[in-house]
Amino acid sequence: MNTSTNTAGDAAIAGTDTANATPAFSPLYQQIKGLILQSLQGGEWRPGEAIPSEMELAARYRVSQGTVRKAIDELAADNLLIRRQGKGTFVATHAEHHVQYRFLKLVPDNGDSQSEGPAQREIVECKRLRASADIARALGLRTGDSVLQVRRVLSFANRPTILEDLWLPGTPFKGLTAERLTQYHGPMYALFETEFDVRMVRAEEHIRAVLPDEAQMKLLGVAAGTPLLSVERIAYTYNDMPMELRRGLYLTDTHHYRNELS
Amino acid sequence: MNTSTNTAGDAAIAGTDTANATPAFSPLYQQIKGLILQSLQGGEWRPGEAIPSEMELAARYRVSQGTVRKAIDELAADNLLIRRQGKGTFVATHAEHHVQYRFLKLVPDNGDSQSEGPAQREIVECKRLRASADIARALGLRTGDSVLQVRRVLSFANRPTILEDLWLPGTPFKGLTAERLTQYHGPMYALFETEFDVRMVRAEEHIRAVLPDEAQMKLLGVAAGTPLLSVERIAYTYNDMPMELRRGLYLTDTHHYRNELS
DNA sequence: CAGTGGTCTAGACCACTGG
DNA sequence: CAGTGGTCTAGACCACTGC
Repeated sequence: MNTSTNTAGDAAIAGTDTANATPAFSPLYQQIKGLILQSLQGGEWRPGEAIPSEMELAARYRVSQGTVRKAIDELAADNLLIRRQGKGTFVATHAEHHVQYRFLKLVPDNGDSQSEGPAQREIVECKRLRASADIARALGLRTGDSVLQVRRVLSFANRPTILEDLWLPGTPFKGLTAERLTQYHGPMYALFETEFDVRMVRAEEHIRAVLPDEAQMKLLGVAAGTPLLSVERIAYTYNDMPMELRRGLYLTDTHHYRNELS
Repeated sequence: MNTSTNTAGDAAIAGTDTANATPAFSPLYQQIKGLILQSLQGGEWRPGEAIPSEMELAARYRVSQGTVRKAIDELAADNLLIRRQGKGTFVATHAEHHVQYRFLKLVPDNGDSQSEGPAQREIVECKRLRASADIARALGLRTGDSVLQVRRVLSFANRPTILEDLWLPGTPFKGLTAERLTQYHGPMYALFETEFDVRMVRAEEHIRAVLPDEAQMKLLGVAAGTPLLSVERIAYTYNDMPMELRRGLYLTDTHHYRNELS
């Protein structure tokens, strides 16, 4: 294989040959990573499926196995792919994940999230409306664009614990209804994958302590003055494209938000 | 180099040769990683210093450069080492880190943590006492063991924002005083490194929404009924040994706790 | 048993840093 | 310029999975 500076054979993106101040050098494996990412976005391999073996990909991209490996390593580190020794490399999915909710960091105080069983879910509302300025900004839309708003309550052991409002861009989620949300069993992000081809890849949360208003008090069944965790999440698909804004209120008397630092 | 199952030459730990049900296979690079970790714990290389080059380590452990590389890669991913191309690999430190507080996730609402400048710090209290049952359990001590308790307030733009109580095991932190804490400029964990040979490597936080009591209201200058973020942190040194319990109250009207999910 | 990912090696060369 | 980490290759072998 040609190893001259900044090329990757036929398949990869050639670098700049001219003497730039910043040659924008990008290693081969990064270019391969980009190509694999494109295939993931394009839907060539679907969530849960196996991607071609390292040897096959090496042949396809005219690159050594080691270079493909390093590309896949990074994608696996980003939770976009999952490696399983002896079986293959698979496209990550929010379904069939042994942890029910990959992005939910609220856990019961006695660390045993198994014993409390799955959450009970109730869709309170699901309507289509025009995006306000802040919703639009968060989702990368224009004010007035069509968005879907969903309000739901999650209960653990029959105790309402989470009240969530979420906003989705109208176009990619055309056809999403309260019925569909109610019928579906499993993580909401799994439904997004199978029904709308939207894969949530990463998210960012902003957390505050707040007091509930009247409506929120009623839905969560708490008294005025009960402090709640306000969790605002923006979830992204590939290419850092925002695809969901979520505003959650968490009751933290029997649960807590758990975070690891390193 | 001998590549027979589960050996790593002279330096590494030999595996089990007998036909066990679980042969406890551990790859060479993992064993090398363990050896490097031992040297880090033992203080052979101090925080901020460079460790030997990959070639030197390869020679020392009788292993190829690639194997050392993979070991260092994982340690760097765990934030224990920092690679700098052309210069060397360095022991991570809480000092000289361009981000002032590596473990503090509270940021101003206008993302610009530069403009507000460094935090003002005030040590309210620093005393030695006997560990209560819950403090002892969190720190892996016995009830009644000597612990150091520190209470301090952090202010941003002259506004009290964080009230923290922290408990440290008495023995490793012998000689820590309020004066020392007040004089020192820089992250507290950096002082722990240089003065007490304690390196905080990772931490776990449990977050809740709470209301302040009388004393807390006074120290933070907030009214009764103001919701606050309660952040309980346990920080660990090497070997998952707990070395600090910290209970913080964060004011979240101008700041928020920021978290990335993936 | 074949096929997959995982480990390990040896060697070449590249990009970056500092004297 | 020498020394460091970073990339890439080709090939061998190991551990795990499923038929």
